[in-house]
Amino acid sequence: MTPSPPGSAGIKDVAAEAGVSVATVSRVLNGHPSVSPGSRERVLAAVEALGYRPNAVARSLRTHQTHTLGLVISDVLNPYFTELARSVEEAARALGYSVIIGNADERPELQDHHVRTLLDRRIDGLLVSPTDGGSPLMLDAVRAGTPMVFVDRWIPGVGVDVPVVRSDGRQAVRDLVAHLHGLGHRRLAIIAGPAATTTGSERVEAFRDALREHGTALPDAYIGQGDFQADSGRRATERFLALPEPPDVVFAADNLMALGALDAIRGRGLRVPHDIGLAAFDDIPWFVHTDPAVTAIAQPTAELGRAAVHALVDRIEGRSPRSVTLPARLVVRRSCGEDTRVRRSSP
Amino acid sequence: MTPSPPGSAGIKDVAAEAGVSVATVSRVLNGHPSVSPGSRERVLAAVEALGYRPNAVARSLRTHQTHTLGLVISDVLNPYFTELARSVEEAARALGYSVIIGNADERPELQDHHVRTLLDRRIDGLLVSPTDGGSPLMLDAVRAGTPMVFVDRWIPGVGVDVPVVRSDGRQAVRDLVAHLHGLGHRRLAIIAGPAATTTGSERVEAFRDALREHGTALPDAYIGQGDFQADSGRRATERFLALPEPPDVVFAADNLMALGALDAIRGRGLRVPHDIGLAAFDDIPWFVHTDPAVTAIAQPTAELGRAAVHALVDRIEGRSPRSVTLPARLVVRRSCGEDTRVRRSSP
DNA sequence: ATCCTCCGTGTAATCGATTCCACAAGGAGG
DNA sequence: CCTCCTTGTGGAATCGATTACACGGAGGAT
Repeated sequence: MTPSPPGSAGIKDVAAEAGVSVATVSRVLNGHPSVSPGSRERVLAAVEALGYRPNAVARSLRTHQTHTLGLVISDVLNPYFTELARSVEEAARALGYSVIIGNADERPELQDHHVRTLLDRRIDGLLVSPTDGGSPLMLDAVRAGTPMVFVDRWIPGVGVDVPVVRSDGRQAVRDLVAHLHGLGHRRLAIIAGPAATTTGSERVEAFRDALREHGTALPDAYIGQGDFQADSGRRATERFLALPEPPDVVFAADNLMALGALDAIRGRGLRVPHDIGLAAFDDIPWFVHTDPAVTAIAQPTAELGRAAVHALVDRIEGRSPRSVTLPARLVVRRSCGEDTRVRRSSP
Repeated sequence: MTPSPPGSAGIKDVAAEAGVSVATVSRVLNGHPSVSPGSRERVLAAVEALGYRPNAVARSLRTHQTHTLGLVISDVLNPYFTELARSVEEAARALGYSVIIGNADERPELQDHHVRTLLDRRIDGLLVSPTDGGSPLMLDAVRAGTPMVFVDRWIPGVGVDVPVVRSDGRQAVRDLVAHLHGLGHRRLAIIAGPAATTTGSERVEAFRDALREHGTALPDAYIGQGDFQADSGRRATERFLALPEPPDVVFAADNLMALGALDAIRGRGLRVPHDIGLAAFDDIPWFVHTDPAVTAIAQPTAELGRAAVHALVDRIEGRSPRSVTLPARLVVRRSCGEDTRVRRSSP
């Protein structure tokens, strides 16, 4: 016998079926102690018989909790964020939360749209990887006490109320520059992300600092302005290649811009790494199979997602989580030139 | 002057501030005709002053509408589904709906978990790309009248209540086989998806039929059983390569298994297409840059997402949408061997 | 001048749960 | 035997909106 129309029965129907009051049904469903074994059993039987499922909307209205987290990311099409989203959802599910993902497409107004929508839905907390320096809307939300955690990127000056979960690439960038120097490359260029994002500016800074340690400067002509999208990587690279003295190596601040750079290099009929080297921030499975395999800086993406969820849930449940910073690491492949001592370093 | 604590004011506060009743506030907010210009103005001013935002939870409880669509996909990490999700969200947003994505990871029990959660939240409709032949839960939901649309994959025998939005790859597969034959390849193998999924079995059928048209058979040894994940593609390919008579070309039924196949081929120290050819179902930007560029069958992914949303919203709003089938097309690159007449066919 | 429409508005019921409070029954202790 | 406490239960308020219904007043028709 199929339980009659599932989703249609309400708590009142269950109460009637079980011969108890709605209060008792609610107590059974929420595991309250003071319910007699007899009632509990009859309620459970009624629930089963009617195929009853509590209405989460009504429950949320009453309890002021949705058991839902909002995740606003800058670009779902970027495999890095996809992986982040996946680990966030996984960690959240383990803690009994659902996740609603908002894709900002690197557009501040779309980001605001999602934040507003999520706030309207009274999500319990918000995980954000901001596309910009901080919209008034988001700052208001923080001030109003919305539990929030920044992940990957953050907004400076928001204060301790918003922990930041991110990875630090300084050392990995330093390793990269040392690797490039070791291969004899001196003219190193970077395709930066938007200056309004922390990852956009930090990576350039780290790169510049690492170069300085090697006594090299980073000329303006070797800084391409990108927006974390493939197209911008393509354009920046074309500009580099048109220079009287093109760089030996191009370092893209994210994987999509590296894809664009590859496009541009290929379009020119040049070969990597013979004619020009390429490296990228953010490692993805495909980098192993590009022509040639791309040297990249890998973030502990899944761990970041997990840490972010734990921090956020801590905040929601009244604790005061601290920021988390995990190290990124260099993965050397062949796109910057063959290391003469070893064949390849990655499996 | 910042509007005081946003998110904290309720409709009653607005009513008090504007000197009207909550009914009038609600009418203004919902654009009802019978409100005097004076009241409307004062309500709007009060809303602005208090930074009032209606509580979507309460609204949903009353109206029985959440203006939310559920999207349950088989694997977010698969770029095909990511793009699908993106276009779904975009189309839904344009129609005033939000989307909650559930990632099933190709696991039926996880798929059920998400369907259940989404149903509990009383989403207005469900977009599903089933990982299996159909769970009782989903069938019950359909029977109970939940508006549902299948996208990409579907469950046979559910009936006209559930339109299917998908792409038909038969002709593209035929084109692929013709292309391979033209290049002199005769021993063609396929890495199939799970038989429980329609895309898993259809693609094998289409391949087999196309081979038959060329007078070739598809021996069992040349059918690898995969699960749409990279690892399974790797294993299936290793098995092919260990055969006394390995295939000339391996056709992977999705892009992740193609990635795995690439791994396996590379692990053996073989070269594509010289030693063995590779083709894939589903095209992704990275295929242009792999070594070599991968010949693939491209689906009109974004259009599929859009069509699916429109079909679902049609159902939600009481109309009776029909199923949609869009053609996929072959994109020839270099992974199956150089075409002697033209250099490359894709930009 | 009287009656009948509209029009704008407010009061109160409602959506489906949770939970405070009151209360009845039963056992323990005096 | 009477009180007090514990335990299980139900009635009713509540969350924050939407909306059916009633009602008072202005204006038009007769």
